[in-house]
Amino acid sequence: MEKSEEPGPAVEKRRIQILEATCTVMRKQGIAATRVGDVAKYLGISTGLVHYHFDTKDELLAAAFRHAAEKELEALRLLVNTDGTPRELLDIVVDNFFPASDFPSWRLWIEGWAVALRSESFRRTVMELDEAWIEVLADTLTDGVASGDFACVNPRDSAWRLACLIEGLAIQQVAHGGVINDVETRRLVADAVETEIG
Amino acid sequence: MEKSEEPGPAVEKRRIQILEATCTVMRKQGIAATRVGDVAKYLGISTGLVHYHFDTKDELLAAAFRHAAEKELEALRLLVNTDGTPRELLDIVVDNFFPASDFPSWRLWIEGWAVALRSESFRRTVMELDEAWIEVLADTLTDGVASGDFACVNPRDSAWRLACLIEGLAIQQVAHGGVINDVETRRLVADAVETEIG
DNA sequence: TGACGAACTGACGGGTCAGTCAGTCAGTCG
DNA sequence: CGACTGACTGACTGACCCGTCAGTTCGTCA
Repeated sequence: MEKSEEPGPAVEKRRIQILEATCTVMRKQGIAATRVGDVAKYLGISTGLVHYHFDTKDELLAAAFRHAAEKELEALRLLVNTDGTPRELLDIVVDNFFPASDFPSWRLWIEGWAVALRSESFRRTVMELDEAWIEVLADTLTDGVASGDFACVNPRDSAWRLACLIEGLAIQQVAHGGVINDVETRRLVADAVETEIG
Repeated sequence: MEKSEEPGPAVEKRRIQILEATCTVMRKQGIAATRVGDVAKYLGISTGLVHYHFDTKDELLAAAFRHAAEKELEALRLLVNTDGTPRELLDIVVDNFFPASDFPSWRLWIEGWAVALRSESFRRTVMELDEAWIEVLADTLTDGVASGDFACVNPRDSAWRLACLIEGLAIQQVAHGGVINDVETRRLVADAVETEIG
């Protein structure tokens, strides 16, 4: 066995299997209520095995959250990486940002922000991934401005405003349980988009 | 003792004392990490006494959160309930909505939204109080439109958009720990305000 | 074939914490 | 004064759950 530090593919496979199981459990029960035992039971393995791959529960949860977030981001990038007018691409990004869509897993994110208040590793993950999201939106706007389709004064500012607006609306809709309905949310966002791109 | 069900003033005083202690502990440690024992120790009383006034921990936390939120809302209403041009009042509302300000206790709210995903009593509180906030903002805008100072197409929509924008920015700033700084946040909000009333 | 180590099990220790309960104490009413 | 009650104590219990560890299985390599 000449190679040493690199884990074999089997180990990596198991790691990812545990991460995805953790995501599933987190989505169902919430981050705070996720037990190591739940993850083990879900996979039909022992808790010892989970700890064989992840030293602590905190490490497991943080890694699982990051795993989920990175997969979502990758999926969004793939979606945007197609031909289409700037307007079409913008609609894709905004649509996938949306509470109604399963894609960004808003419930998980809302909990993630809360955990990030106390956990350094969650804070880093949430920060990096959230910024990456906004970056995608900003790039889309910038491209549209370059091609003359959009007339943002400052595409970066517009991206931040739109992203934050959507985040706020997501909270109103997801956490509050539909005080404001889907149609209304879409109208509010659509109006804001029109205003931003002029 | 002719009156029966009404609790005496002493009891009510103790209840409120426990609620405020709980708020203090929640602010310091976070909602999830708040123990009944911590609240008791903070006041120098027994855990039994806390349970004498509140059946379960969940009930205690929910009541404390509501207590804090209602106090904040009352304070905002008091602030707005002064003379001033619509523009001055709007600035007051927006300022007090702000991450930088201690006033809305953003950290507590961010955790509150997360807890609301799983707890019915938190959900109700968060929903009612959040809507009340937005109502204040909406009223301010409506007054400004009536007096001709503002030119919102739809003051209610504007209020929702501004409130959600600020909430989203608050998350970026508070949970992420200052990726986006205070000055930039204020500029983004200020621009949005101008657009909405302008 | 036998040694070795990586992957894995499952029982268990140890710590935490919500909620209980028997009992104390001070004040009040008859 | 003596019975009664409501506020309060603090020790306790029962449940939960993380992380450990001794031991098992199995594939691989000498």
